[in-house]
Amino acid sequence: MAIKRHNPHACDAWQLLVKFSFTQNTQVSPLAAELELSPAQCHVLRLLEPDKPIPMRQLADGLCCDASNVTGLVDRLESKGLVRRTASDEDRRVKVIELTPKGARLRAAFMERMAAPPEGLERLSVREQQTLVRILARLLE
Amino acid sequence: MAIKRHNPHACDAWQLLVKFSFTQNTQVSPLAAELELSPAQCHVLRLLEPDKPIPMRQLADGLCCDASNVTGLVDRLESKGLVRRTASDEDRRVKVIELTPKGARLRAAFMERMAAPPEGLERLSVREQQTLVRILARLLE
DNA sequence: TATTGTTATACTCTATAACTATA
DNA sequence: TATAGTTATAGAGTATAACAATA
Repeated sequence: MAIKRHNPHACDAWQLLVKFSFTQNTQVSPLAAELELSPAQCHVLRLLEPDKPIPMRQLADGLCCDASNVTGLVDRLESKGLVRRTASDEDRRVKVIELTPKGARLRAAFMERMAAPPEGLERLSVREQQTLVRILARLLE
Repeated sequence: MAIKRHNPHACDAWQLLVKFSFTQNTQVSPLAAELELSPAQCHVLRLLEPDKPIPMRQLADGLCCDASNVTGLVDRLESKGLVRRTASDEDRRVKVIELTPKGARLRAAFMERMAAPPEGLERLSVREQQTLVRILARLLE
């Protein structure tokens, strides 16, 4: 792979990030179960920032899945009282989805639990933490 | 959150990593479809390093799922000719799973595609890349 | 004509519970 | 008794195709 030959450190860093994301992803399931949600439902809640209603089409894009899935996904979240469907005024084909107060609370609980930093992070010096933030921000922008 | 007050940079870094892992995870689905696999099947292949057979129980642990799922998952991968079941000699309750040559090729294709570094990585200086590798390695060890 | 959301369908994933074989 | 793997079951996730309403 040409890129690897020319840029070994970039590839090392990327592989570590990818490995991390795989591991991190397996943590979603048990946490979701604890909150009585499915992993897919957690991903929907994650995409729904409080007070920012978005069309169902945009949810499908964010989940990288077919639009037909979103119907059932939103159905189940709505029956749990976590989200609301509203017809759009501008385009009457569109339905926008927003969190209910209950949904917003559950979303906050999920995000906080996912964002709980691991032990390892404490071992880094403040300077290293700052460096990491700066580099990641540029990398993921 | 006490940890956030005392350690804002650590939390910033962690939140960026978590956000990255969510985004990265959505990339698995389309890639899996391209390889004619399900996301779950890709995760099994990922856990099966070439020439390192592992018990089904260990697969369940790695996937953070119930052991009963692994039966069907391995069934389907086996019928595709990607993995092999073998009875263990030491403990006759155990079945160890290993990649077939075809499975190893598909695993390599998946891992290589997932590990393809993004544009942003090229924008970092070599020094920054090295720093990132060093910090991530300590963080994820 | 193209797009948004829905429905029907078929298949996969998943946890639970009950089971067999082995330790 | 405890553990590894299987089976049956029920519910959820998923893509495909066809559809109605709207743009």
